[in-house]
Amino acid sequence: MEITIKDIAKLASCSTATVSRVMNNHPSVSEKTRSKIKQIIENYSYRPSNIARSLIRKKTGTIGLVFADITNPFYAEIAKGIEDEARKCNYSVIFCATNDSQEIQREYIHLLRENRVDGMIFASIRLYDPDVVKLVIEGIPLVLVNRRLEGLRPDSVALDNVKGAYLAVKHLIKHGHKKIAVIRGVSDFSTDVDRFEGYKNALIEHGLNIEDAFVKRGDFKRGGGYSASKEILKMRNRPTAIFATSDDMALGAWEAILESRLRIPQDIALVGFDDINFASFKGVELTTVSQRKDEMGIKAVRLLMERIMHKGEKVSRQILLQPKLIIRKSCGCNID
Amino acid sequence: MEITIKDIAKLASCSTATVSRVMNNHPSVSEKTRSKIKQIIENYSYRPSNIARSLIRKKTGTIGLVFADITNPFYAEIAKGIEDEARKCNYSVIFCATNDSQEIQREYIHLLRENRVDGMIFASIRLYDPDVVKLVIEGIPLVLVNRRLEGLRPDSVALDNVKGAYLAVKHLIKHGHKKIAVIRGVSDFSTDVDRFEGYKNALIEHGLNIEDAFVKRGDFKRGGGYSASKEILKMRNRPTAIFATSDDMALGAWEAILESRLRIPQDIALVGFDDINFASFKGVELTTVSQRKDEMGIKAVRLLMERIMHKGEKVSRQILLQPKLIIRKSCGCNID
DNA sequence: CTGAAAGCGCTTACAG
DNA sequence: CTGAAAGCGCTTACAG
Repeated sequence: MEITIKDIAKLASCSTATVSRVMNNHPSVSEKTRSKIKQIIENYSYRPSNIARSLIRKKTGTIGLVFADITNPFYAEIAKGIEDEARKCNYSVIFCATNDSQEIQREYIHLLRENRVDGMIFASIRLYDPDVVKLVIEGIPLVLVNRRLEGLRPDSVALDNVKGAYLAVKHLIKHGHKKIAVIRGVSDFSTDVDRFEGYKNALIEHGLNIEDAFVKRGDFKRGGGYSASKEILKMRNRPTAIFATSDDMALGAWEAILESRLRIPQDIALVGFDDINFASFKGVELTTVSQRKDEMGIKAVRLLMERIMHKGEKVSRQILLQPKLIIRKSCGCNID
Repeated sequence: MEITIKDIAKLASCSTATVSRVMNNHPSVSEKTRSKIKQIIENYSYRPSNIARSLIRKKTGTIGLVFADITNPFYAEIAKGIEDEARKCNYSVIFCATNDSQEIQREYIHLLRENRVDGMIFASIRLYDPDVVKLVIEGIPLVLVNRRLEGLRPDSVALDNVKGAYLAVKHLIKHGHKKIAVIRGVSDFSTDVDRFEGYKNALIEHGLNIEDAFVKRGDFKRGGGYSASKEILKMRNRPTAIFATSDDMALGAWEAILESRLRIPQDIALVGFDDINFASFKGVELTTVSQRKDEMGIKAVRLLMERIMHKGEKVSRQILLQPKLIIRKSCGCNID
């Protein structure tokens, strides 16, 4: 049987109120009583129940992290930042991987609400996400990481995706590429919309047309990048460069290109997005748009803590991080 | 203000006991009352507090997962299996990344205990881990994944690491290699001990000596594999093959070898361990020992569920999974 | 089939 | 400085 506050009180021949005061560092306890109780707590390695505490304090010290897939290195790095910062704030985090399924996400939102988490972080919502919209309207403390919600602007931290894509494509153009294919992601993710926007902006600015044939649909994952590239490589009027809107898709493209016995970057230049850990691997050295993923996680937790403290407040905060182009070998232009 | 069972009871003009019975599908409630209450619950989207429930049921429906690092693809895949299976069992999982720090692990164990989790899964303990030993002795439901504890045998699921390493090294020997270097991991992880054991077994079985100079210490991570390989490549009597006891180290070795302008596998053969997702990447195609990481996670959760149900039981269960050698290009012997 | 009451393990005004 | 008492939101014998 787990030891309770009553047991400690009995052992110290005092009331549970006094034990409670000692645990919470309440000033009005005599030094003598305090040290005696502390000793007993120590001896029995008594740990107060956070369950009982939560019930009365109406705060659980737990947050929920809702995201797509932990084995996706991009999310893993965000999750690491979140977990680390949460620990420093003495918060526990419940991990909820949705695999991009609305159904599972809904299940998890219910579970988090039943567990009375103090707040939630969403790293992979869709542009139109009625379940999250409902939470925002209800005033549940939450922050969005990485992706946006259409129409609503709750607390959030994200990269300037439009700008990131713009930088990547502009770089290719500056180095002589005129036929640049783009591999898009999943259509109702804001990151897809924004990165495609950046691609278009760069082309337009340099007087290039947006060729429908050069715009392929992927899924942000390796497989999608692979299939889209297969199509691209088959084209008679083949592009000289591919901009994959995620590193995972760029790696899929990489495989497709190698299979076609073409060389990167001599025959075809390749640029990704995200700067996942593996992008810098020798033998790959993918040029890509960098995101400080752990930083996004850390900032998200801080925003959430603020929000939990000032629950009612109307003004929300959006943090927009600046992208940086990381030039490696896959684009064939090491000097900018 | 959150809506409570009292509110529902008032709205339905019945007692909280009856509402509780409806929520828990207790049979002795009249159909009329039941449907009326269900309707009200639905209308107000009332969700009972798991906090209050936990307090009285003495079960939180939460487990803790203690492991080293979420951005390590090996752990990420285990975590995925765990998270997925836990969800199916209606369990929440609290993620605790220790970065292999005993200090942080201790912090997290405290946090999990205060949160009264029903059980814990440890994926990255040391051979001698007093904190975990304490938990085992106290009878806290827990299961070990991936690594062992010296002396104690709680519920666990792991790969037969000795055999895995043995298979890898034997394969190299059979294809003519006599000078095989090994890059070991962190010394007080059971996986290091076991994999080194398998390495020795294979050499001995084939009448080869264990050369101290061929045994290098790494850290299971990319960096350790890189540095160890740098040393290996400098040797006058250079080995013809390297067995890295983790894929991450094998990738570090890969980088070191490329930097030395040597070819894999022509100049030096390379074998890893773990079969992380990236090992199959075209252009890498690392020969390695496969582990069903998600399966380990799933089995761990099932074991833990069993253990939570039969908390007192003395007999423990150890699941030992069978390794499989995945032959790709880096070992230079595609045909076995 | 239903409700009054006790209780899970804490915290916190309130009174002394 | 300390304790008795109420209460957080549920569940569950017990009685009817």
